Order: sequence, then C-alpha cells, then structure tokens
Amino acid sequence: MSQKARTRFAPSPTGFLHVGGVRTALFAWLVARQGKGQFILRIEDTDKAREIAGSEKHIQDSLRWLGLQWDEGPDKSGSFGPYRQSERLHIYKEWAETLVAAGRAYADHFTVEELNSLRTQAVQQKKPFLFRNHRPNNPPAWDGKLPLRFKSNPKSYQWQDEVMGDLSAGPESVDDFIIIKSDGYPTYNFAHVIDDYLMEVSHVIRSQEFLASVPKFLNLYEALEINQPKLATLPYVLGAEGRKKLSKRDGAKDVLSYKNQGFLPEALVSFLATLGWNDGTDQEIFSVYELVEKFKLSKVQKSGAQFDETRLKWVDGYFIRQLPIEELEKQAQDFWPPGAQGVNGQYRSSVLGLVRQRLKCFAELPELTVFFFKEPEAQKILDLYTHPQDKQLVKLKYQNQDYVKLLRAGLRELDQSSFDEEDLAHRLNNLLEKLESKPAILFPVLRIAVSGSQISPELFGTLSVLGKAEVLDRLKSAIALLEK
RNA sequence: GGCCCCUUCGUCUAGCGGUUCAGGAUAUCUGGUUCUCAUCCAGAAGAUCGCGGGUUCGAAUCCCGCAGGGGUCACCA
Repeated sequence: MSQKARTRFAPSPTGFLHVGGVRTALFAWLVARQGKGQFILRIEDTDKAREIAGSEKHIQDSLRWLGLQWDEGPDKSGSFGPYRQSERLHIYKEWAETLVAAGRAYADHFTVEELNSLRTQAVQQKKPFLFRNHRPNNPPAWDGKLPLRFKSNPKSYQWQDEVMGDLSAGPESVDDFIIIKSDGYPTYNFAHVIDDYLMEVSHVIRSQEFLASVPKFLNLYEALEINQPKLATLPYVLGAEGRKKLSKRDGAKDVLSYKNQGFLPEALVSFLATLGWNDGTDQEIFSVYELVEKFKLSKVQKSGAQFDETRLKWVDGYFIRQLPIEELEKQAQDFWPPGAQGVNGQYRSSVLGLVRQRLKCFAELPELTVFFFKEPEAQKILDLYTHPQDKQLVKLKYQNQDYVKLLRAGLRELDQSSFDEEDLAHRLNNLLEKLESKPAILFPVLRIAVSGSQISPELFGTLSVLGKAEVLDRLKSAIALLEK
C-alpha cells in the first residue's frame, strides 16, 4: 500500500479502552503508517449521559503506552480540527440544515413512548421496525428542539469491504434514522460520516457491530453527495469463555491493566496484530516495524478470534527473552519485590539475567526473585528439609544430620571459592566426587538453604550473584537451624 | 422475527481446485540438556476442514440448501 492513507480511531469516552477496542486502533494505525499517511484520534463525545470523566485521558494513555501515536487529535493541532465532536456541533448543524433544505431530513414529532410502542408492535408482529413506515406527511418545522431524522431513499446496495469482501443488503436495511438528537448533539450515525469526510479519512476501519448500519451510511453519503471512504470491517475479539464479543461487561480487561501486570507493549501489539491477522507465512511474532511493513487489511480474518491470555504470555515471554538486558531492566523497574529498591543496579541486572527466561510478565518478578533481596524464612527452610517435594530427596529420607553433613561440606568448599561461576562449578563438581554424591542431591540441598525454595534459577549462577558473604551466611543459618 | 456476517486441531492460524487422508504456533504429555522450575532441542497426541447435496477426473477450497454461532433492527457508539 503505497497510497497515502488517513485513518482514524474514534472512541467515545465512556470508559477504559479494552483490548478489543485497541486492536481496532492498532490496525488503523498500521494502515496509516505503512501508507506514510496520518493517524487521527477523534473523540466521539456526543452522548453526555454515558460519558465518564477521565476516560479520554485513559484512552490516550493506553494508545501512548502501546506506541500508537496519533498525528492529529484533541491534544495536537491539525488542519482538520477540532477533534472532539462536542466542539464541532456547529458543523453538524450546518450539514443538517443542508439536508433539511434539500428535503432530506425532517423533524421527528414522536415522543419516546410513542416510538417504543410502535417498536413493541413491530416485535409482536415479528417484523423489523422501520421508522420510514411511519414517516409523517407534514412534519413540523425543525426548531432544534425536536430530533432530526434523515429521510432515506431505500434501495439495495452492493459494496466492497476491505476485510469482508463483497457485501450486499436489501432496501429493508435502509431506514430513516436520527441525525441530530433533541439535545442538539448529533448521533454517531451522522457525525462520523461528516467528520470522516471533512477530515479526509481514506479508510474507515471499525469493528463489526456497525456492519448492519453500512447501507444506512451509504444512503447518507449519497444524500450528502460526498464520496464514500474505503470501508474495513473488523471481526470481533471474543472473550475467552464464550463466543461473544469481548466487552467490558464480560470482563474484558483494560489495556492499562496489562501494563500494570508488566506486559511489554511490543508483545501486546504483536499478539493483538496476530489475533485475526497473519501474513500467510509461519511467522508467529512480529516487531512493530515488521507489522507496518507486512500488515494488509485483505489478510485480516473474517471470523472472530478468542482472546487467549496463555498465548499472550507466551508472546510476552518471548519478547522478554529477546530484549537486551539494559532495555529489560528499564521495563522491569516498577516490578521488583520490596527490598530491591536500595540495591545497586548491577546486582539487579544480574538477577534479571538469571530469571529472565522463566518470566512471562513482570508481575512474576517478585515471586521469582525475593530471596535475592531478603533472607528466606527459617520456617520455610525447615519445612523444605523435613518435607521435601523433590522426588530424589523424598526417596532418600534424609535426617537433619545428613543435611548438615552436606551443608558443612559445602560451606567448607565454598569458603575457598572466588565465587565466579566457573570456580563455583569447578569446586562443587569436585565436592560431588569427594562426597560421592550426585547433583540431584547436593544441589537441591544447597538450593534450599540459599533460596528457601526448591524452585529457583540454576545453582552456580544463583550463588555467584548472591555473593560469597551472603551465601556463607545463609549456609551457616541453615546448619544452625537443623542442629537445633 | 426480518436483515446481515461468520464456521479448519482446546486456542491463534496456513490453505485460495490436484505436490495436503490438512501445515505452523500455543496449550497438554514424553524424552534429552550435570539439580528443581524455565529456556532450548527432539517426539507424541490433537481437525472425518459445521452438516447435506451438487459441479468436477479431482473440493477445506466453487455452487445450492440446512444447521449452529454472532451482530443489528436506540434521541449508544
């Protein structure tokens, strides 16, 4: 796609941005970037009742975290602003008036109750409700107090969707819909059409719930005599449980909650991009750069895709393993266990090096690394010796004095060590021979004393990072504990 | 109910009439890597391509029906 594309993401500030919504933003952003075009953030705040304070900022924070920077938006100047629909009311009014003048819009005198009863009737007759069947002959003049309805010109449509392909719908899909509400605000159906046109949006990329309304939009484009942008309809991101679209009600998570759990933004981006899209090869993980290069709307899946957090974790783990250690350190900054704060950076960096390959996200960092910053609890150590989980140790049925013997030998040997990994490996291997022990026995015994856990990073590295003084101390405490 | 969209391993997907009794990834299980967990490597299991018809020498791939799922029919977006 070499043509300049202008795309937009147009959320309404009615709450946080969830992963389904942000995927739409991502796809739109990719199309803009690869066309060397612009990505527009437009806030569709035309429903005052549903608006939630702070959500615009929250949406912006989410997009920024993922690196989906916009070129034009409410906080940026641009030649097509303002970018908040509530600040464009005069524009919609003007366009509405042209429609009125052309006889293509009329004031709707029905009360909400009347409309509801008409609808109920239609439902009872098992017929779809079409307002145009109740179109008044002599509508009152539009004074701005009554809602204004578009006077449609029902017909069949066939159109091209960049994702869905050839689509069609009959005239029953076209109806008179409200374009300006009685509070003076435009409806989505009207405002987005005007804005996309005025902002010269080339691709309207949105999710599936609007598909049924497209014939209405098409009809409006004709009445307004404006060119229709390219349309791309994205399938839903589905919740993990059912086959339903991911929604806040069904526990869809806030994008920023993934930030708080310590997922890498580039991992979420890669994961989201491949949720419903792939490049036709076996590649499973993509950098942002590759996505910009390879993404194609035509390769987007037509069916919905379940959001599977297990897969997200795999992707995130992959990125964690790939990232240079300095970069990783920056990202991990806020996730260290208590006690790690005062510690010097070099030490933390070494710890990170030891645990990085088992990290799926930084939320797991504290559990994996506590013992590097705090002596393990005595009780825990004792429990692990007396009730080992490890198969080998269980079989041996060691008594305390057996452990003490090994620990003492370890202590003696390590006391001589320089504590660089090579020397540690060399000495402990010698010790194995001397004691006629096995790695599967000696190592876990040392591991427990040092880490208070049976599961921890590889032993030589752990000892080396922990340092001689600390290791010897911990061995001595363990011995004292067992001898009590 | 009308209209519209969708339907390949549990999950994400490849596949666009023949080299596919369906490939990759993940998840699961097994084995290997001087010890646990993880990584990495090797392997196993897992989809009669929603169902039924057709077209064709040949169909996951084209056509038609059906079924299932989803969406929509708001002064919400």
